Amino acid sequence: MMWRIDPGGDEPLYAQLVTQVRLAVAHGELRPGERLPAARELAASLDLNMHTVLRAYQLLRDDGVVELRRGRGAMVAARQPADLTAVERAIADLVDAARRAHLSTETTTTLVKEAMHR
Amino acid sequence: MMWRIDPGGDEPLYAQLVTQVRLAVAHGELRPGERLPAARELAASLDLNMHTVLRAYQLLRDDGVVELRRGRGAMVAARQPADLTAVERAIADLVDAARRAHLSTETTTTLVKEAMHR
DNA sequence: AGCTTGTTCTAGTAGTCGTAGAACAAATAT
DNA sequence: ATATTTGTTCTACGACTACTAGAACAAGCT
Repeated sequence: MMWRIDPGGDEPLYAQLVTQVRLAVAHGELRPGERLPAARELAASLDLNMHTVLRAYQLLRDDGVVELRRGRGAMVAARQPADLTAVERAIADLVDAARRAHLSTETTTTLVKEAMHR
Repeated sequence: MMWRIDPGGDEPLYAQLVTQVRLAVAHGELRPGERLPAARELAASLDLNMHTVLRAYQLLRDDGVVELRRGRGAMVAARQPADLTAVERAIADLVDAARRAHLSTETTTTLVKEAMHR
């Protein structure tokens, strides 16, 4: 749970938190059913407002990454992709090809997003 | 030059334009040296403000996609990735793997961005 | 009963987004 | 040379978002 939030970054604080939790879940650092820190608690430790943390949690809930219940807290959703080895290999290949083509990160992710949306 | 901008979208107008130009260049619809519409002209045809178009153009310039000179206009930068076939195949494989793993578009692009930044 | 935790509400400040108009400078066209 | 085109820079305004803050509330746990 060693997340870092950069208040001076170009990305909104809640979006940074969404990204970090998303990656932690995808990489298996947080497992299905595992409990996340309470919003007030995490807000205190990251020096954020509770509402900012809850906004991130609610976006992650809308995305099916976590489940939220009052009194109980936030936990990683039960249904998570099990096997990501094929995805990880595909990403490694893509990064390699993009590097060789001198493609920027922005253009690469734009192309991926376009391809996913079809 | 049939770009569409959605004023009601969640993404800022200038960002939508950046994406469309970026894709057009990456897909070879706009070739190096080719001239883009003048900011005032494109603004009129897309029903945007000139400043909004120029903001997109300037971001693309900062990214090395286009070159801007007053009096002359905007043109696609000389140096562009030549061969994207390997990238496109890698993206197709990635999309396939992500679909099979029931991975969301957001998580997939987050993972790609993370991998590119290393 | 008491505590924890997400939910919802109002509210205020700061910044971004988009529009608008104007003046200006470099490149081009006549 | 002169006029036109085009990006650059400046100020300005209304609308919206981001973030913080405090409070009251409801569901779950101890």
